[in-house]
Amino acid sequence: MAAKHVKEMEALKEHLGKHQLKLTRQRELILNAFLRQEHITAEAMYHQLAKSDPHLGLATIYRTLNLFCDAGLAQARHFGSQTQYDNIAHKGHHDHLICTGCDKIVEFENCDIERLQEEVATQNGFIIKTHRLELYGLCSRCRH
Amino acid sequence: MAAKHVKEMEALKEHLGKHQLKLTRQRELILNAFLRQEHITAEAMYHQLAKSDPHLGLATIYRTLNLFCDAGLAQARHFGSQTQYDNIAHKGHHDHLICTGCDKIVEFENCDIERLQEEVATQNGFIIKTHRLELYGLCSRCRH
DNA sequence: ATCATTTTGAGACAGCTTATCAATTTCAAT
DNA sequence: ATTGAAATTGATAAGCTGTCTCAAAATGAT
Ligand SMILES: [Mn+2]
Ligand SMILES: [Mn+2]
Ligand SMILES: [Zn+2]
Ligand SMILES: [Zn+2]
Repeated sequence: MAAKHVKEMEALKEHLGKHQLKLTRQRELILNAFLRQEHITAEAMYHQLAKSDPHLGLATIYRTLNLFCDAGLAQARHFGSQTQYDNIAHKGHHDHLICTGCDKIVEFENCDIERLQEEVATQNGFIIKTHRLELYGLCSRCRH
Repeated sequence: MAAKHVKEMEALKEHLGKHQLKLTRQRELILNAFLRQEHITAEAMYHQLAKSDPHLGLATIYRTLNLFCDAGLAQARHFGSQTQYDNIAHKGHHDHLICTGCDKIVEFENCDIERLQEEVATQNGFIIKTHRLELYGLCSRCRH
């Protein structure tokens, strides 16, 4: 089988090189598992990986997912009580619609909103670095 | 001096009446302190009120601020690690610009953004109940 | 004034995440 | 290939924020 996630692996290696960090078996393993998801919590990944690697520690998962955030591959989001690590490696920025009935998460992107956000910021003398937009409601199925 | 926050006090009393809850010295005290703020954490209010009421418990502050949320006077927001209780008693809905340099928070409201949010939701079959929009960046002073 | 019901305060507890640290692994320099 | 300084790991302790517990106190309808 062909190598997976080559581009993201390269991005990670570049970040590691720039910061005197090392490439470990665990980091490779977690990267491959992470890139298969859209959003995932550290706990969920811990249980998922425990099947093949029972001794992979939860702290390592947290550390590594936070590393991915630093490397620009992931982004931490706080939808509920647990942090969701969002795979932005090949998707770039986006926002979310969240169903409070079934926890379904839909990703979206809207240039008009983003433009208006810039406008609001400028009017107030701010320069935006990041933003968070989450729409909570009911999806079509949960509305009966 | 004249009575303060009469209207909000009435709103609280109405909520209490509807839910078989009682009006206590603590609830009055916390309401008056809360309405003087724009946003505040439970801890901050705890320390602030400790000066005049050293035996007011932190749990009571949390309980009471959550009660205010139920009564529609406050709204819980999660800007950082601690929950900020937002005074919406006479302001209604709004979103926030947050300076990552000095933690300044500017409130704003933008109908165009709200309308586009509805549009996005409709396109995806959702009906929005609430939303959260936070713009993080640097204010004019922090930008040098 | 009585008294069932609600509230309070103090601290225990819980959920999630990070810190600690000895043992192990990586990797650049021999 | 071997060495060894530096980084990483895994297990678990600790931290932080917020809620729960429960006996004592306060409230308010009667
Ligand atoms: Mn996403
Ligand atoms: Mn506000
Ligand atoms: Zn749903
Ligand atoms: Zn600032």
